Amino acid sequence: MPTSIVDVAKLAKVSISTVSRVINRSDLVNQRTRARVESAIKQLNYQPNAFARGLMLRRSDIVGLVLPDLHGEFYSEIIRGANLKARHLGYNLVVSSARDGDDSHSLLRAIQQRALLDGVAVMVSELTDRIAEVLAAFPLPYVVLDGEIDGTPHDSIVIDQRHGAVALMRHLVGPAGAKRIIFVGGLATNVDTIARLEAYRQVLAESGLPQEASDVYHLDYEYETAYRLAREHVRAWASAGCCVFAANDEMAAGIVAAASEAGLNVPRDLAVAGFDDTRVARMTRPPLTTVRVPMAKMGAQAMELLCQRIADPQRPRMQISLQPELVVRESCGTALRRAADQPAPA
Amino acid sequence: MPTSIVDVAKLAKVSISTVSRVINRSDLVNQRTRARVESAIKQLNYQPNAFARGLMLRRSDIVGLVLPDLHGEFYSEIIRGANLKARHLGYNLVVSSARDGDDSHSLLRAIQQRALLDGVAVMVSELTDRIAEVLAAFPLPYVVLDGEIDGTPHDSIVIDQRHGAVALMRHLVGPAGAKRIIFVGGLATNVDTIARLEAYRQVLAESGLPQEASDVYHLDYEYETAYRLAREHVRAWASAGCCVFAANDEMAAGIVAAASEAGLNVPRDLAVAGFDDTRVARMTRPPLTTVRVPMAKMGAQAMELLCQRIADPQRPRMQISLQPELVVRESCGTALRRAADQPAPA
DNA sequence: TTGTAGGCGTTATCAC
DNA sequence: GTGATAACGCCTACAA
Repeated sequence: MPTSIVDVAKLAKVSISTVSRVINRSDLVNQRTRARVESAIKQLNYQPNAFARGLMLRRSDIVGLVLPDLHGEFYSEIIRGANLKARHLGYNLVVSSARDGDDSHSLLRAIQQRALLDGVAVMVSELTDRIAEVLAAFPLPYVVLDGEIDGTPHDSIVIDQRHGAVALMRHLVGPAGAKRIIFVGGLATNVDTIARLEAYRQVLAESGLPQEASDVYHLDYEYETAYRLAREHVRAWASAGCCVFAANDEMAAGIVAAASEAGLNVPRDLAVAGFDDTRVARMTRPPLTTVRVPMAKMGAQAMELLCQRIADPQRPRMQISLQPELVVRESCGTALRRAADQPAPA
Repeated sequence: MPTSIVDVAKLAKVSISTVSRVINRSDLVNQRTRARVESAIKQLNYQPNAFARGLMLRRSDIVGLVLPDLHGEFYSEIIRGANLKARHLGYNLVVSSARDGDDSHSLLRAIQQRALLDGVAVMVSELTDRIAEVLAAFPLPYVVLDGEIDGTPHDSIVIDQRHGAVALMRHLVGPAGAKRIIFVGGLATNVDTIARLEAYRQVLAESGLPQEASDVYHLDYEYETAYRLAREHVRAWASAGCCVFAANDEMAAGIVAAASEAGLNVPRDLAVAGFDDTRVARMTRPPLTTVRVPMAKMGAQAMELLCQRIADPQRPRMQISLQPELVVRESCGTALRRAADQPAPA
């Protein structure tokens, strides 16, 4: 039996309404009574019961961010951006992972906390019927990150994956001079991977480059997995004059490592491009040519949209599209270009 | 006005208590009425109001994890471990960062969500009076990660930093043959850095190695910062026969990169050790000799302890100490040892 | 097996 | 300025 407002009222010899007024900064409280109440609060270490408060106010000032996983630089940045923005808007952010042992009900379960929240931003990276279903019946304001759900209108904030991936691919077939490109993606059901793969195919087609089904791999976005894959193929890729487009920086880093260990020079023997421009991109030797995805901004914008909707549930649906940006470093043949720019050594 | 239990009761033509019974799986409900109620629930897409529910039940089945920051591999692993364990124990986990623009009240503020939670695990990495104060008056079950707070007894789970750091330092002065060691730590107020620095000094003393105040740097645990620092000092360090003990892997990676770029060979010209054994440790060339900190386990154990305490607030205080483990890779002279093991080439 | 009624701790609307 | 008192939505004796 923790202390309640009644205890404070008794101790301060006032009614609970007065205590409530003091707490909620309602100015119309006499200086002296206010002082009495405040001292009683301190003395009892009283904290208003948030359940009761939420029951009356119908809000908790807490918003949620549900991500497929909390692991890795990519999500960390989103969280950071969202957290900052949420605080600025007067909300506290809690984050939760949708992942679970079995993942069929995972999103469902993760979201079951919703009821204590004023709203949720959900990042959808695997499109399943279940998610559409859950969201369609979702009783709370929500925005969707990085994915479009059919069936119900909702605010959303997406990255223009296609655009970024096309820019990267054109860089590979153009300046970097690739003649055959290996695509190393995440799961085939992952929305980002799908978009990047489409761009890959589009540019291959428009450049008249070969499209072999066997040049496309679906991994899990992890460094280790890509490293292991690359260890087996890297020599063959190099001697076939390939170039690798990895769907995130971690996998690209794994591939670069495998190549180096096989005695290959990146980019001379094998060019490797990443995606996202997370910190790893600057940690490989050579640093990665990649596509910068504005992760923190995505998180921040999501909060912006969410809080707007909480404030005004009737506000028309909004969609924000963020533009990624090609970042040319050295893993795809800047060296080649530089050589071309300079007079050859005598 | 979202749908409440009354709406369901009306639609199903029963009383609210029956609805409540159905929801709470109280067996004593007739098959047919139960079916009626369930269909009404579905039809209305009814979700019990969590505030009202929490008010009665005095619990939310949600526990919190408050970390200094959510950024980086280290915290990600803790979260992952905690999340999994919490779910197994029937709780949902929400995580929150204590960081803020100004950080004086940040922990306070972050924790203000507490009231909706059944308990909190707090990671304390900067010891300030304020934290001790807040925690002393904390009205909820809590456990402390990786730090000991005076004043109030509490469950805690700590890493035996000292032990791990001593093991690493002995490796450096022993097999790796260091004669002078540079320490690159996090903030001087960070508890981990403090412990690691103590170990550094202890081993230096017991080995009769020089202790120069100028050999100790306090950075911020970030790759970039360490990289920049190293770029300026790395040649001097190398020619002085130094070896670097970085207080985390990210900084070690930054130093390795700076060394490589300066044309130095790691470990031959400069040995560099990290700490934590995060994924970066295997992503540098050469891979880092480091100390494995059981991060996921720390998160999991924290949840274990927390949930035990929630279940039994009277249970005696418990402290768990996790042992880190030296991981010898190649950044500190395995190569040297290997050379010594083999006959010199004719 | 089901319904009635009281209470959980707040805030809000009234009177005084 | 302050104090009763009615909600808020739910759970749970106790009664029927």
